[in-house]
Amino acid sequence: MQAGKGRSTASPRARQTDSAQAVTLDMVAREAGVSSSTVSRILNGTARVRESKARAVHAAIAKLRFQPNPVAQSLARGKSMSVGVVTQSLESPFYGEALAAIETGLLRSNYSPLFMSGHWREADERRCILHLLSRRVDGIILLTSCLPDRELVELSRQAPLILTGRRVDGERLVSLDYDNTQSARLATEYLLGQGHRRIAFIAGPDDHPDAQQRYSGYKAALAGRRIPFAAKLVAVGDYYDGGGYAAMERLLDSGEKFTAVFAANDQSAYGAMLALHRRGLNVPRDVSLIGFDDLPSSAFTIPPLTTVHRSINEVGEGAAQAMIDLIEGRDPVVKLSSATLAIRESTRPLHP
Amino acid sequence: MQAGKGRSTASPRARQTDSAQAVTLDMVAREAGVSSSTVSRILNGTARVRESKARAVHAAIAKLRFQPNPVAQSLARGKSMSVGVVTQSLESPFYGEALAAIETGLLRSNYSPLFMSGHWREADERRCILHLLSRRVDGIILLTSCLPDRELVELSRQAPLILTGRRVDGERLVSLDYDNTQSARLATEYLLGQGHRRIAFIAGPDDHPDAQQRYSGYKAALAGRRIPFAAKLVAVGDYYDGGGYAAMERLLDSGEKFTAVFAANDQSAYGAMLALHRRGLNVPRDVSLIGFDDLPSSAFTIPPLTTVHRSINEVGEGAAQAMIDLIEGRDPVVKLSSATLAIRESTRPLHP
DNA sequence: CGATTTCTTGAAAGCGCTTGCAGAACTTAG
DNA sequence: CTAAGTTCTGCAAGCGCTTTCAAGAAATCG
Repeated sequence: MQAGKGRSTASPRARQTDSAQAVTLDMVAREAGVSSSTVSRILNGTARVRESKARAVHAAIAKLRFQPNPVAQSLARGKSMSVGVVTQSLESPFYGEALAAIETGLLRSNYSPLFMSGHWREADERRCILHLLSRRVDGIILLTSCLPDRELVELSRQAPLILTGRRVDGERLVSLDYDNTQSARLATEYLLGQGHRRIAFIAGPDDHPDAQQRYSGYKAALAGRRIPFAAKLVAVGDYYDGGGYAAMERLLDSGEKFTAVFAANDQSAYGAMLALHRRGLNVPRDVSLIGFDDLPSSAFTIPPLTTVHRSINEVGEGAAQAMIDLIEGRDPVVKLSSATLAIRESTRPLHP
Repeated sequence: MQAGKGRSTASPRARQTDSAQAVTLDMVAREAGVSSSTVSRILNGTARVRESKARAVHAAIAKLRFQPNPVAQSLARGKSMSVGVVTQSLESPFYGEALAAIETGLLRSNYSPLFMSGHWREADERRCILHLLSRRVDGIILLTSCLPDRELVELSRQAPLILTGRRVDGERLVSLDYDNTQSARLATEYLLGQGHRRIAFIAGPDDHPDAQQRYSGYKAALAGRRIPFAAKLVAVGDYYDGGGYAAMERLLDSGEKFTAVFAANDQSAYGAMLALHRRGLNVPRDVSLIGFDDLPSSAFTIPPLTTVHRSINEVGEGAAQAMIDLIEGRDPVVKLSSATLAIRESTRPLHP
């Protein structure tokens, strides 16, 4: 950080001044003929102020086009009006939707989101959190955190915390869990209901908590029907298309028979579909395929993918709202509607 | 903003104190037995300091686990060490990749990105910019801005500006354009080279500057071969799967013959593929299809999509770097490698 | 060895806004 | 009309860090 360098061009102060934003609260105060405290109070509604002055101040604000400097506000108030949001991947369409919802939710209450991505790596996630904390965010939203529960509980003592995709209990901590296990069970049971008995599973990476839950949901559904679980019918992918492709190839190569496949997320399903296609297998005629997430594109795959739909939007909005509640000392109440099945054309009854 | 409310729980100050971040520069100074100015200077390298004191200070910093408060730094320096990034859509996998690259690039130099999305709406974009400006960002990166040139030039006087996907000239303004026209031409010419003559085009929304450029690229390629342009062979989509689907249906319904289709982006191509499939048309046997963007999933569609590949990563990194250069008064040099074709299985020579 | 010059440093004045405190200005009551 | 309340409102002290200024210390020079 060559602090001393760039300054040759223009001192920060000079820049500040020549920018349009140079209007300060004091200038407004002077213009309106009151003290700066009064202006501040009017701005924040922190005290009653004589109507006449209020009018004068508002006029001055309008005239000068004053906009409070949030940096100064943050420093003075000790809070930054911003909340950190760490997603695992900025490029995932799935998380993207949640981010968009969080953005709207936060902005509505005048908080700004600070997005960072953890790339599914504990270390990265930790760095993000540290960075956010150092920026003095007022709270942190963690989308499917990779960190151990203990650490999260501890973290929640430093800042209010919202967790999605897992359940952890703590004081200033709220979890928004959309029950992966139950949803995965739903998907599996649908296949079962269609008469399938040999159902393969393309799992997500072991270290993703939600991947594990989906796995257990799959097993639970099988158990519910007293269908023996066969490890051979499980291949683990990486939640990306490529992993799904490879997993499907392994499944196919294993020689194990199956009439349906449940992929732990849609992207894996995409890969699986292609692998099947390459082997001359038709979906759904030869094998039924069901996904999980309902990405926007899933309605447009060939064939359109049957999958588990969750309103990720709801999660985002819920997280934002809960965060604000937490910060402002209210008791957050969140409820998510449960997952549903988007039944499209990649599955069919076993005996037509 | 009920300023007076939530405070019932804990005053901001109290919260600040009980959080782990309460260590201030003064505490470090006291601990090290020097003045706070000295600590500051050591931290920023703004002046020479006796070796012995420097050591003491570093020790104190380590002992107290001091982390400078960026809010205070921002206020004092008049700059925020953050740059605003407005994307059009947080959920687009295409922009997502750019965002990720920007994030890494910025973070490397200790700047934080502030992501916001404009939803392809001028008004929204303007609001984002205002918000960002009010947050005193040190610069703004606009991904495919919808705003008129004039406005952008003006904006660049308020803050350094990086533009991607279009070319505008100005003082503190750099454009990172990956020449959509040229790339679109490349795609079209590939089809031409494969012997196709009747090539349909699924356009993006008229109001996206890059959509228009791709359209002209398509026309330019045609013109280059003296192939008459047929308006009937063009259907406009919305850059999403659904729009591509509908556009393809219209194309098919028009009765106009074509042996290949160029979709202005991959998502449109996905939709088009499905529409073709539903009509019993096979890609690439009956019609060749080429996309634009090379989304990660495009390698996994059925069949895998031939498409224009640009290193969006490069754009992101370039934007971040240029921004930092601009802020720190250096002359930004950016160069993007040109687009290439990812040739996969959705196209084939017309006469095999 | 005293006069300069060059380094190092601390004191103090901000950055722009919030807020506790106390006096000023009004009201209301007695 | 005065005492006791209520409301307003300004002063001033921060928030935590940067930076100017000038003084003291050290190094250089004649």
